[in-house]
Amino acid sequence: MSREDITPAAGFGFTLLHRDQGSEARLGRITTPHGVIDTPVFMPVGTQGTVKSLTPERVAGLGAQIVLSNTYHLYLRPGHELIRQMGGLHRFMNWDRPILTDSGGFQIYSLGKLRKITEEGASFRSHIDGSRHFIGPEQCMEIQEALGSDIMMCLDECIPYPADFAYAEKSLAMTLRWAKRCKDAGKNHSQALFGISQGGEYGTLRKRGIEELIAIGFDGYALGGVSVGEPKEIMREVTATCTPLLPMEKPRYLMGVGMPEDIVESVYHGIDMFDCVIPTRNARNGMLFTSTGKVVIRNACYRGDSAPLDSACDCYTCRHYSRAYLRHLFIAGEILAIVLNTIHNIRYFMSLMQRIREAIQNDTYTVFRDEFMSAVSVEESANH
RNA sequence: GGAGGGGUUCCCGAGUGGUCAAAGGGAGCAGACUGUAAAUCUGCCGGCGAAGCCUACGGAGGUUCAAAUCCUCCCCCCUCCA
Repeated sequence: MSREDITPAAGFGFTLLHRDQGSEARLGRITTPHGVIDTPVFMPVGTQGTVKSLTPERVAGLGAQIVLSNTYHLYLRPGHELIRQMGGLHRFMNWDRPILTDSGGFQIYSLGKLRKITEEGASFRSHIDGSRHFIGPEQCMEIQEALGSDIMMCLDECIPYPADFAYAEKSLAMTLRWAKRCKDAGKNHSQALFGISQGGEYGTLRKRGIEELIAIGFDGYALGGVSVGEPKEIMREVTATCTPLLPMEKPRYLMGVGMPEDIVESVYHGIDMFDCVIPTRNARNGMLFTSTGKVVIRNACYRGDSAPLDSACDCYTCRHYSRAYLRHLFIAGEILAIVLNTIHNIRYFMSLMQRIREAIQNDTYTVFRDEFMSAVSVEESANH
């Protein structure tokens, strides 16, 4: 029996609740076996079955509705079979809300010299111990089914930027064959499966690819191959070109994005889902997002700053600690610095998404976006 | 009192005639980070806008074309002996 017969996945659904009157922005609700997700949504990244430095209770408390985890990493360690034996990833990591698992396509890309791609799939060496492995579309599905995520992603080849047309075209064709194989290999029909658009910066390839993905039929559609070092204009162009081609009634996911301004801009074009390591990684590296721009907490100007990190923020960190203390913790290399910084950055992103949803609901998204973007440009010019 | 070891740029510390404004750490300062090989990585780090010049290797002299490096005296620190 082909998977097509029972798409959409049982227990999975997307409801379009409202469309902003002045833009393509949309308010929606995704239903999964582990609960609902209000969109537009930002998914904190928990690569190895944990949003680094935070307990699941904390992540949920910050407003995260879903987290992303990773096929490649969990396959290598501790192994998907172990996680299956332990009752699946939700139980293993004690997270009862939805989980999206990335396919490992991005790791195939970012591992660089450690891997080799063929029509069959990706042969690679573990970044942990150098051992040899192979993941093709079928293995990718098997792993994600063992993990038991709510949303699985197709294995794809994420090409670098820049990439010439011929390569992008050839790679796209393979990614589409892989997408079909993923769909055919799927056995657990309570897990949703998303297709991933590739094709680099080439509009004709993107269009062709998306049409084929739709023909195969997925529960949602992702734009991949962005946030790989391309100029922002390219990313925005790809987003603007692709979103109108995607089915109105299915969730749209812009993978790996990103900076707050990129999110705001992409929602404008009709994107529903985002994920990015930026809030968590930058928190660990001392870069914090605030309502008045970025704060590099180690900078000397915060040495004696008794103000909260962001007076407009309601997070635990901002309610209890001064910038001076956060700077002290960070410079002293204290673990608490990472925890407090991560709490704040995640909360910043969650609040941003909340404001985005409210603006769409109120049909004021264009105003919201214009104000947000002009604040960003003011801040950027102040920094240069 | 005697014997030995040592004093290097903010700190630790390498350097024992030119390639030395002086290795390497640390501290300090700044930047980057976009489906996480990341609590990581990069740059700067004596002064003067650069070529170059000036100030620097405990202090003062000296040898030499050239001294952080060799010689003399002095000051200070550490270890051992009396």
